[in-house]
Amino acid sequence: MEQKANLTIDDIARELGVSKTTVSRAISGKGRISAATRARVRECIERHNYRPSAAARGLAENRTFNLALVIPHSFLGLDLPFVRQSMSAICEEAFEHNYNVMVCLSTGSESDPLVRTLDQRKVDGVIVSRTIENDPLIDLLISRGIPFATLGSLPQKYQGMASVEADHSQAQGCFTFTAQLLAAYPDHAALLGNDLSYVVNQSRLTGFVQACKELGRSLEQTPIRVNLGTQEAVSQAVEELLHQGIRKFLCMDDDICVQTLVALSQLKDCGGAEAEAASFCDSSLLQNHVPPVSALSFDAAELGRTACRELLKCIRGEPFDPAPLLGYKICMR
Amino acid sequence: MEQKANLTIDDIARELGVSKTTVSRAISGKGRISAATRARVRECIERHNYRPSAAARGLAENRTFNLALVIPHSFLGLDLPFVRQSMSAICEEAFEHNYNVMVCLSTGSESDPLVRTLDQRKVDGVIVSRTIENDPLIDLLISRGIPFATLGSLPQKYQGMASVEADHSQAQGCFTFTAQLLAAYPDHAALLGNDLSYVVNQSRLTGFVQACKELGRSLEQTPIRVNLGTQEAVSQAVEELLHQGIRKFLCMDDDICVQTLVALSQLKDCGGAEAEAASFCDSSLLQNHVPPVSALSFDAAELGRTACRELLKCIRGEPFDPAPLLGYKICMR
DNA sequence: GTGAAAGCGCTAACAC
DNA sequence: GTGTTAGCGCTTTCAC
Repeated sequence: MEQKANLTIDDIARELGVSKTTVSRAISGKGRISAATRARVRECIERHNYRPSAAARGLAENRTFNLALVIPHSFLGLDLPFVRQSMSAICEEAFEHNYNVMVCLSTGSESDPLVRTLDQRKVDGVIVSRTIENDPLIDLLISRGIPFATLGSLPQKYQGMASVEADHSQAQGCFTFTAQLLAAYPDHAALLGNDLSYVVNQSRLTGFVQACKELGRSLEQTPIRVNLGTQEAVSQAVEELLHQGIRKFLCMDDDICVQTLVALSQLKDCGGAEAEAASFCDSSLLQNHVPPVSALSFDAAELGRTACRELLKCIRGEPFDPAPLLGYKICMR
Repeated sequence: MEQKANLTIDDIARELGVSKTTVSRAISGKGRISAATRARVRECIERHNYRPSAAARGLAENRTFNLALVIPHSFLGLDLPFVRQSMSAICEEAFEHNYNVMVCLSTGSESDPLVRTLDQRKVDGVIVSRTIENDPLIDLLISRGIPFATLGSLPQKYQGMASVEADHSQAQGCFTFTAQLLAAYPDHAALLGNDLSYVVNQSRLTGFVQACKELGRSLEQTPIRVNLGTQEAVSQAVEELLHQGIRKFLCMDDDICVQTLVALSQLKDCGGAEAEAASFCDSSLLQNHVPPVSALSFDAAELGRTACRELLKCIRGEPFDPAPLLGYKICMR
């Protein structure tokens, strides 16, 4: 297992009595080389466990074999299963293509980690882990012309400007799910949501509203409360809605749903006991809840993996799908 | 804002009519250079928003300005606030020192992401996010002589072999916390835990056992159940212990504690209703629980930040603390 | 099929 | 105080 600290391509070439060009060709498979020498070189490489320096290769090829994954700083305050699932899949997919993933916690400030990472040319592409209405990051990426993928669709005005926009059929899923739920609960339903500047929440709202229309529901019958940023806000909304007779709470995401469940348990006496919640975004926190919580399930890992895969194809100059669309699953519980 | 795609140090040098050495010196601050030219160069750099290529600099200096953060693949199945809090702080700290963080999900398999990342010389150092009894990764890092830091102490046999071993006063904290709890609940207490191959769990156990001794408690009076890997295992243990009259459950970590709470709520009739749980590791899931859950609180962010900071000092060759020890907080609820 | 040489963008002796 | 030169470890023309 003893090996010289840092073997170089020259060491291999010298040992074999060939030029480093030959070694390079044996490794990359590019250029003409006889099968025999290739085998000889490969054997030697394996024997010494030689691996080319990524920095040197990158410098010569003008690439880095790195991707940046942008995570909003605020995401890490919460537990978002979405983030770790997608991150995990992205790392795996990248690894399979000999890429590494650098995490950039975007602060939105002047000296954003991503900006410096881009300035220093440390990555070949960027994956943005969520999309919002007005995002300076997207402007930045576009203006620099660097390949990037988003998890979730971009806002209208940016549509088509990312290399890859991977998404689930959010609106469609929410539409179908809502329709099923409302059919079962003709009255007393409400929608609770958080920040509408998130594109995904807009899609969810769209799906919900369409389902209401489809069922001939006026929006007065089905209150919509959004921008519920805190437990307090959710609790207050839930309390008011309980008093209005609402007993079915559709929640835009798992976070809101958990908060709704907390509120309901605290408001048992005001009707919370017989109320139910459902979520437009499933999570492990919801799966074993008592009483059960129906939910729309999206595969965050698959989304991340797909976005990463297509982005890498794009970077390599291969044909790729610029807007892969993934499905959903309705989990009635 | 228009700028040539990829400005190089030569472009700057040419524009100023100086050599690129001079530009390099103005940037790095190393070597002799007049204040006047330095200013001139800096101004030009800012004007063009020129930033040196990290790959080129790295190749010349034999460094990468990257750190690897190793996260066990299994960690991402769960929600471990510890992981995202420490990761987040590590990214921030690294960023402040002009470093980027690459996430490596260690699989423990032959072709571990970290192995390849090391082989390709893509990082200057490694941070390992947890320590276990027998970890091939640690052997690997030691044998390669690459600087690395661990979050949590290493097992005895490795002690002192990492560049930096950052930890909280786990044993001490658990000792004090346990002593306080046992003093309040003279009987009917038990310890629930998971995998003892995690060094942190060993420390917790040590603290617990010492507290029992200190209070003249025999271990028969205070049952210890470990290796509780699943909700089922926890539920079963809780049920048995409830039947033995146990009403106070000390949990080694937040995960076990949440599972214990679930079990207690399912076993209301067997005594679960009047039982209580406490955790050797606080988390947001526990903070607002009804009934309240006392917990030991450790600052994961601080731990990550400290490990990263000291590791970077080590890499730069500056004096550093190889074994920073952080405190704890007892949250009686 | 193979090798020599130039070059990727930077740093660091060493001269002047 | 500044410039010249020779690398860092690779890839890639272009000869042979």
